[in-house]
Amino acid sequence: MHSGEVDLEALSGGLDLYRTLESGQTYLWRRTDGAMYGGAPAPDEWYYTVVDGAVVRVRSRNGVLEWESSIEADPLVRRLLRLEDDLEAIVAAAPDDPLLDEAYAAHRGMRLVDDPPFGTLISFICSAQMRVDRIHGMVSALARQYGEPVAFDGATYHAFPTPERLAAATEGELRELGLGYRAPYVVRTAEMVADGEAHPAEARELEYEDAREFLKRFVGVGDKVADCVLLFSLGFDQAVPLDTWLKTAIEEHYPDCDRGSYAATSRALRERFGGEYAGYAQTYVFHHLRTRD
DNA sequence: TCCGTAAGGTATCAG
DNA sequence: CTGATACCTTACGGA
Repeated sequence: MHSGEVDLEALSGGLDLYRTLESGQTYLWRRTDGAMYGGAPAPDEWYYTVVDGAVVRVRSRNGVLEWESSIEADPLVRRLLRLEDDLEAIVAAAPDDPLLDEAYAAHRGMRLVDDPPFGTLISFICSAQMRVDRIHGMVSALARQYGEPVAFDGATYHAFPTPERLAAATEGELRELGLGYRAPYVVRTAEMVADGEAHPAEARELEYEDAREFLKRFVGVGDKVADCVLLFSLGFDQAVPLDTWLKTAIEEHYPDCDRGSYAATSRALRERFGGEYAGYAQTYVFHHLRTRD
């Protein structure tokens, strides 16, 4: 058992762990009380995930981020939760905009995540026309059924399945888990990765829009899902996924950004949101619109 | 109790 | 290249 702490007061812009992990960016973390999306956890509740066979759990209390793991996980925790991001500077550099200001003010401390690419790819293929709690349920079911069990501190945790394990699943099995029409997409994409035809991480080497096109070769991946994978797992902070919430925001707040096609509209909104860190702005606006009232 | 609708869209097929 | 349509499943609100 390894453990450590990160002083959140010393972190530029702080960290709101709850909003970071329950804002619909990541479906690869779970809560020990099993109750995601139903309100903030008790201060002593842990969030956990499994990365490369190592269990990591974190909780935030008294201004400190505590972590425990089967490995020395300080660098891993900092990477997954992007603790090195200068959040204050990112917020300060954001363009002056009423909706954006409101979103940033309401959810201060929420950070982007940096999740493993394959799990993110499959998670967002599952996300099509789905509510966040159900997406999380699907991903948890995949882990429970096909993920490698890992023992840690007297309990058993499940890693997200490997491409090989998911490729060996059948469409019928995944439909049994409630994936619906996404089931064949998941199997076929897992096959592509397992066969070595392509891996989402390869998109890292490309320019942003080329990277988005590259990811669209996977079955079940269109513009929106590709942007989510780029933003939440491949370091493309300029990616602005256009989902139903953002489309509503465009209608009501940025009608001049509607350029017809996804690519052109996305480009226009990216400019409006300040370019380099437009994905941060998107994530705040998405979460703000989704959680108000 | 029963339906219509929408949920972080994508694949497929016309024109 | 753009637009229309089907698609699994579930949880709501209104009839």
